[in-house]
Amino acid sequence: MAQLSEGYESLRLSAAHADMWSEGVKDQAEVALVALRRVLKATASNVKAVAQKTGLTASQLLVLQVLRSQGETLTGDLARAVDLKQATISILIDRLQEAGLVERRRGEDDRRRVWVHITEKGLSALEGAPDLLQITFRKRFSELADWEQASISAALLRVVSLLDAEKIEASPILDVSGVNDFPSKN
Amino acid sequence: MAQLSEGYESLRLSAAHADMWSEGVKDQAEVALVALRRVLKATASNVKAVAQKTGLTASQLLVLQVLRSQGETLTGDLARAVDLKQATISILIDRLQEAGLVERRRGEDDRRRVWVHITEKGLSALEGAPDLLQITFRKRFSELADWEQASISAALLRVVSLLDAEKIEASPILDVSGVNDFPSKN
DNA sequence: ATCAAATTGTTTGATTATCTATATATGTAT
DNA sequence: ATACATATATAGATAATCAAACAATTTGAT
Repeated sequence: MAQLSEGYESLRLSAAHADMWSEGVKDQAEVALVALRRVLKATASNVKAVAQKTGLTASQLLVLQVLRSQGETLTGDLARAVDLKQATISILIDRLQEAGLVERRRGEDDRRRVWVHITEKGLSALEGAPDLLQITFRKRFSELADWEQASISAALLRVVSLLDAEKIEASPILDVSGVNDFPSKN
Repeated sequence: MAQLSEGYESLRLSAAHADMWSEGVKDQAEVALVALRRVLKATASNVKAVAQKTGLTASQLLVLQVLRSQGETLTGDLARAVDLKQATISILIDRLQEAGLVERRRGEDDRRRVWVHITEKGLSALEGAPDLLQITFRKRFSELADWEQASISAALLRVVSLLDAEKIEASPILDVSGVNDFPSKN
């Protein structure tokens, strides 16, 4: 592999192999990306841990959390919310339903639709597994000075804009100008 | 009847997980967590997309990336790096090996150990799927003013410390006083 | 030296996730 | 009515994933 020392600016164009998660060159972007990597791993780990506590899978946990916060949701919207295919969600909901954690309800106006909502049992399952990562984050965050809280929030929002998924997904290498409302549609 | 499924990316996320990370009140922590959530989803989505481009699974892609950046690695360390069980890694490496993307090497000093390294073919596979998210991040990040780059890096590092997994695991579950994860359900 | 315990990794058996492609039912427009 | 679009479900296949059992090797205590 090519070694990047000084003058890597030009080489970076062939950044196809500039590993987002590698730790060789240490520019400012590198620092940010490495930190981001650690955040991702910590949170991914956390989802697994919380899921296991409840006896659910990670995907099931995410679905339940979405249902708890959004209330009744269409299966298609659920699929988009957790970034899975409809077929996958359908089966996933089957399992959750068998376990009594969610219920389906056929749409009345439009009978093709299927609404899904969380049950009391589902809520209990969630409450049985407090999310330590989130709790700790909130606690520690609240202990920070106001200016630092603001600074972190602003930075995270900035990162969101840098990663802006829609624009990136909408601009494949060839830069197709039309922007789809439904990138997940195949 | 209004359809919920337009522009879901931006509209939904703020409301969608306002709970996983919230109790309804929009404090600074809320802003940070919602932003964090969006970062997580964008990156998770990205891993899937890049993996699909290469014909690999997400886990396989992550393993290859680790091998590319770290060089030869023990299977156990690989498991820890991507947060999977050894049994899972073992099978995953089987598949990658069958595809000629990695190779195993028995340890010489300690013959229980098995080193894994990526092959030329493995490197090619990675390079065949440029990571648009990372590339875009780098590009946009580099366009920011120095002070802002530094600010973002610092904030991300701060978030890492807030999420510090080890310390969280060591913290007692019962010490959640003052933090209401679930707004008085009962 | 010997043997029990710890380590490192693989295999096995089972469950689930996940996808693509297809099917079914319903709605909408011509 | 016909044709197309939408929403979800099903089928078939591959792979992920885990826990538990297994195997090989090293370490350590006596």
